[in-house]
Amino acid sequence: MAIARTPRPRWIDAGLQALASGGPDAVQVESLARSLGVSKGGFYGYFADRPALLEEVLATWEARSTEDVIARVEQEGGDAMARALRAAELTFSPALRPIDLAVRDWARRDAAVAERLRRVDNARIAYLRELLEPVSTDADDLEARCFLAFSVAVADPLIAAEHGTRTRADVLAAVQRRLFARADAGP
Amino acid sequence: MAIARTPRPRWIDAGLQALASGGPDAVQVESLARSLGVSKGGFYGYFADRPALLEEVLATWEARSTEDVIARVEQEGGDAMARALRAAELTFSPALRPIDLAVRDWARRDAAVAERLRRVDNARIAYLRELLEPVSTDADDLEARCFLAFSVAVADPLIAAEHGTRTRADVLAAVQRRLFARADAGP
DNA sequence: CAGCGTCTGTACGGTGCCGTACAGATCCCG
DNA sequence: CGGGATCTGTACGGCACCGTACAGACGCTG
Repeated sequence: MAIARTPRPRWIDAGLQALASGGPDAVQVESLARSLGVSKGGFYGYFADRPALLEEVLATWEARSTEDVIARVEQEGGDAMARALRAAELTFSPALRPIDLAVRDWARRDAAVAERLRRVDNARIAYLRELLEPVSTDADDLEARCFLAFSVAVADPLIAAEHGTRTRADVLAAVQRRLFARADAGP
Repeated sequence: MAIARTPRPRWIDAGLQALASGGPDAVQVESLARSLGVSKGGFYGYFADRPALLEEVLATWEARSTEDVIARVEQEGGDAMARALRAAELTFSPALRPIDLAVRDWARRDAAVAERLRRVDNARIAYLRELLEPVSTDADDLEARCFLAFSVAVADPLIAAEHGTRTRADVLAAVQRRLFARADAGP
């Protein structure tokens, strides 16, 4: 049996790459084949059709965004706060962030994608609660902080505004101080 | 001269609609013609080609999101806070929000779109500063509150997570209390 | 080394969209 | 009411992509 030059996972990785940079419409069989330096000959041996690839791509993203992140975090150990911080770091890594944004936009028009995103976001926010629980006064405060922190994480790369003399990093640092401040230390 | 059954603005409105619900890739000449109950015969009398329409669509969105909003707000009058609140209300109206999200995703892959978004976001944040200035302690605090508020406004419809027994509206209300609280009133 | 299964390149028909061309319908204006 | 400008429908060629078919190349395996 001939060794596959372009095995199944390569198509999925190429699909993730295309999804990240151009959205689901950019996940095209012939386009992926070109980017892999291959013709689309072998593709239909692995996948029934283009929707089947998209499904796999999405499932792979879900796994990497949740199980893989959690596995790595749990393996590295540390207390609850250290683990949650590490999870955030992995979740919004340069590799995963563009896919996250593409999926988020995709979910606006596809109910199945929205359902997956719901699961992933719920898992992430659950981790975030662990992180912010110790500095919050009550459950309302905790929930507000979680939503604020998650909103900033999601929206930061989508917001194009400038901040006068400050850099975005300055503003993010100020935001972080606000959100992680103990409740009795003022806003 | 025959009256145009489908004049220029109708194509642009249809383009905005398509952009809102399917992103720039969904702004297709023949698809818009179908949705207008018309063939694409007349389209190329108004626009050189598809990119020209996209440019017009984008410019129209920019105008509606800034000049139109500002004009209406200034006309209605009120103090700075009332005007800024009204501006936010108009900006994130059900009609404009989906376009905003589509443009935001589009800007990730098109520099010209990103430049327009930058201008629009800067104008919006400027208004937001007027609103939040009175409750902020210093410039850093103001900038952090602005970015937090704007992040929530942008990310809210993109986040799929649930909040246990609370509704999203509950969480948003708690967030609003936090962000609009006077600095000396605690977090 | 021969045979087999597997992967790959090439070619094809079908479809949907772009942009052009042009004839006819429509409506204003004199 | 007729002329003429304008808009619209239809048809066409071109292109890119999907999915299928199949022949040949490849490399294990015996």
